Amino acid sequence: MVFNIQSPKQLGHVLFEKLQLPVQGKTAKAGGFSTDVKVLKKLSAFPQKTPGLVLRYRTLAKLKSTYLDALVRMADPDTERIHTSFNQTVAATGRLSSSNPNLQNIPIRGVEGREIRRGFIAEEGCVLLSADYSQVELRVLAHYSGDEPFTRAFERGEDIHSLTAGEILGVERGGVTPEMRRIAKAINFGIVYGMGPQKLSEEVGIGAKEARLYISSYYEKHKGVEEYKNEMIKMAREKGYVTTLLNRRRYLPDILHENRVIRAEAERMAVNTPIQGTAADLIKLAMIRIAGRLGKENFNSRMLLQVHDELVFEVVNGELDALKHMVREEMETVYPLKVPLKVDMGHGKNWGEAH
DNA sequence: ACAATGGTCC
DNA sequence: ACTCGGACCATTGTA
Repeated sequence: MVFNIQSPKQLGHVLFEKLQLPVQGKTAKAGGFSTDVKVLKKLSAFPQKTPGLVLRYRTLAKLKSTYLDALVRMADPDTERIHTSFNQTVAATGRLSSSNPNLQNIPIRGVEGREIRRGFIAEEGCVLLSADYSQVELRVLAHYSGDEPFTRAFERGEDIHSLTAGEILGVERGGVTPEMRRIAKAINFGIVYGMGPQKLSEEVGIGAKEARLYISSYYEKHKGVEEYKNEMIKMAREKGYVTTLLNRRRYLPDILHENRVIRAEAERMAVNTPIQGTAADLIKLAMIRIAGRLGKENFNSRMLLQVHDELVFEVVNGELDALKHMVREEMETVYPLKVPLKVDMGHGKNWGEAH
């Protein structure tokens, strides 16, 4: 059977009409057969080899076309370096975005993905330093909500996902398995943005009833989180916008829309934007201060990239200790919250090693 | 040139 | 119909 493996339309025909595999879903706009990674993973359980092979092909083709080919093509012939654009007025939450090329979505997962990241190498006589905020969005949530268990955990430097696992699964700390932690992590990230039991059960592979129990248990333990959500939705309804900690606004014209799907979407934005946007405010302010000190203190090292909660520096040999100290200081004390901000750092000859 | 689909990141 | 948010980009297929 000859077909274009890169055409979802042709692939759908092959999988679901020729091979008679069970249809897992339809595409949103045109109503064709869905063939995305989730579908193909399910189909991999059947004897037919095609789904697994297509998955593998997709992974490698993505890396080649979007990263290998494109990045090499975009290298400046003079400097032999890749220069991105950082856009300040694109993302509605106040985040930066990066384009031509986007250096904020360089692969890191998977063996081959990591290889791509290892292709970003420091100049001779330099190393790359990566400094990233640990759990910054959950810390911002703890700040806004005043949630007691989260606040206490961050003050004590505890693992927040393990804490959540212990709470909702009712086990002692120490009895939390990696699987339990994985579920708790999905809940921590999903719930605060309005994820429901349906999605949660899919996400972590548990029953819908179980998911419902976890969610109610979560809110039982974290009343502050529920209050925070209600407050943000109320603010959006009354003022027409929500704000971040440093007073960035996002207007939400659909917050009173008659269509509940559209209205619910606006409500999730009302909950998420102050968190994501505040995290963006914090790292931007830290960048300004770091840039100032790089100049004033005569560093030869340079700030290269921002990836939402991470800053990447090219560090001249001999400056590493001083730069790490300065960067940590500015990032962690940028704008004190009710909970501490924590920065993790790593360095190496390439960006993969720096993580 | 544009819509649809899919995939990469935080 | 049934819920996480925010981006950018490659490819196919149609206009």
